[in-house]
Amino acid sequence: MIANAKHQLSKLISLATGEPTELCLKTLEVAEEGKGDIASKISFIASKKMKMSPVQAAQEIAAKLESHEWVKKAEPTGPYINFFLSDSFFSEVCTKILNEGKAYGRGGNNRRVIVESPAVNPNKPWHIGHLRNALLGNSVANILEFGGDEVQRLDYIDDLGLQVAQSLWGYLNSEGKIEGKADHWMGAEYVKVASKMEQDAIVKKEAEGILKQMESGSGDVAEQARKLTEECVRAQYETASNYGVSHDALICESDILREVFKEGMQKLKDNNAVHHETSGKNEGCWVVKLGGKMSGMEDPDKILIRSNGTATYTGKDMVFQLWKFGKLNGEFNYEKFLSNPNGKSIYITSKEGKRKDGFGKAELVINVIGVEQKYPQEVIAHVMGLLGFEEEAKNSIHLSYEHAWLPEAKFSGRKGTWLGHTADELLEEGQKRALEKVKGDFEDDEKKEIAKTVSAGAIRYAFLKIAPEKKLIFKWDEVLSLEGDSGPYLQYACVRARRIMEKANFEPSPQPHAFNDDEKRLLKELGRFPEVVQDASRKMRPHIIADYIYNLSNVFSRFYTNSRVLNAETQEERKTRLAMVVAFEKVLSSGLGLLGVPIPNRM
RNA sequence: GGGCCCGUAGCGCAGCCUGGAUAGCGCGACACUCUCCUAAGGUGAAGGUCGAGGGUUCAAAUCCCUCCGGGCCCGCCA
Repeated sequence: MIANAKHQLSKLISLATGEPTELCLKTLEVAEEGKGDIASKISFIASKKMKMSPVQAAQEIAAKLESHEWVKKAEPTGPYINFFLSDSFFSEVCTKILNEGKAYGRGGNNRRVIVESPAVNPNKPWHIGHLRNALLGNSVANILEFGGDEVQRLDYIDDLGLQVAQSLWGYLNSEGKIEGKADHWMGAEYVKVASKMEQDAIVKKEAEGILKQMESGSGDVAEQARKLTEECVRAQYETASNYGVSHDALICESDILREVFKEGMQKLKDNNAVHHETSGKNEGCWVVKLGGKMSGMEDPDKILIRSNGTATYTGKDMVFQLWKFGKLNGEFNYEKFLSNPNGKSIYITSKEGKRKDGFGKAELVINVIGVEQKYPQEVIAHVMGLLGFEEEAKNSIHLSYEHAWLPEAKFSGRKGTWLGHTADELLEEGQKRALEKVKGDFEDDEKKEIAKTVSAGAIRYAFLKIAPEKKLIFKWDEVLSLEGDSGPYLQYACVRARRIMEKANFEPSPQPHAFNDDEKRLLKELGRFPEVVQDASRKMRPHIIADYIYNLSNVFSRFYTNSRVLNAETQEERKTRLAMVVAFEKVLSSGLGLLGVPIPNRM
């Protein structure tokens, strides 16, 4: 809506100055507090042709502006022209949001998009670091979907890693008994075995032997590995579910190797994208030559197939990327695995499953992976280009993020520094803290449910409000903050709005009304939502949404404190303000939905 | 050797893409504020050489260059 206003204003300015409307549009921005509603800095540009100072120009231009039903007045202030919008404009913002409801702010993109996240090894619980990835991927998927895209949320399961073999070794050597939540048990086992392996060559050999049998794809060990893997993933997805993270399909590495790997590599060979080294230190390997594009490196070659014939991580990921873009004939079989919190099924690839349409064949592929993998991700995009897939190379997005750190050091899966910092424990601790703040006469169960919702909201917001390239140093008090710039603050604002709506016994509808400053601020902010969503979608940055809804709620809280709704003086005022509350609730719940912050009914 | 990211108030961040009005916010610390839609709220005051230096510009936190501090990458690991 603000975009519409800007558009109208740019036409007026263009008429007054003779400058093109596009240029005039660029000079417009939402004005600072107390300086009108929208400001233009056109005078800095127009003053040159007018041969006068920007301050003089502003006065000249303001005097020449035609009137418009949305403009109450246009006031030159120094070199700026400050536009004060009319009550009819504010009224229209409100009406529009009420009419469009949940659809308000939705975009018209229509791409087929894959978001891959978080690809946690299936032998340990999610810790705080994995959580950042999962939340980022989940939120970006939400945002793109809201922008109109058709989004597939995929997860990559590395079921053939040494890590799984190590956990399996532990399983086989401990009477095969899993105690507690499977992912936690396997993680602890993995840490033990990893340190044993360092000291004991026999253990190392045995674990490697297990891996070999897993890779063969058949036999008891392979079957046990698959079973154990699935059990772990189920446990991890319990965590995901508690955090409101949903997926559509899990793609297992073993299935990539079985179904599409050969074809993918053949394609690379046929197109001379990879070369077989017959001498030198990479003798026997298939490598990608990166000399031209990525110069300055000591060794500008990237190995995709080792001399022993096995694929490197980048090799597998390369082929997977081809599949994501629908460049391979090979397909996976799927079976139903779990259900998302929203009831939709989660599928997993498997040998015995059935074909299923709807996955892959994307035009935009977003891989949510830590910054440290920038280089291999660049290689993958580069190779897409070598195959002649220029568009796909451009649309191979590495959505990178800095890691979550402990104050002392980085997380290490192998060393087990994550112990005590799993996503499950974080949620629990948050729930405990929130529980202390829940007042009101709720049943105990209800209280716990509220506290859990508050905790999940606090954590999701705390992770998502920070730009992904910032290192996230984990501190309990900051992540679980319940006040100020926090998830619970937003939940609270939403709950308060809903309470007003519940208690109202009349219909919300904007009436002829002289909007006060608090009301204008609120409507102006509400009017920005579509632009904000577009920006966040284009940049794939959820913190833009976080910033916005925090600011929006700030403005609402002020309105809430100063302007009575249910017992406002006149009937017109009551109806108009209630309409604003409804509009706010719509936009805030949309915004919270994009971040995946759940909203309690009461708190 | 080459490349990427971060540096804004005591602490944690937004703003940088797309340059413009006295640089915003939260936490912490200070002072107010619940006979009235939930005080997980609101208000006020305090706190900043935007890492340093140069350049471009009428105008630089924002663009360019150099340097400093911190982190990461350039594996037949994942």
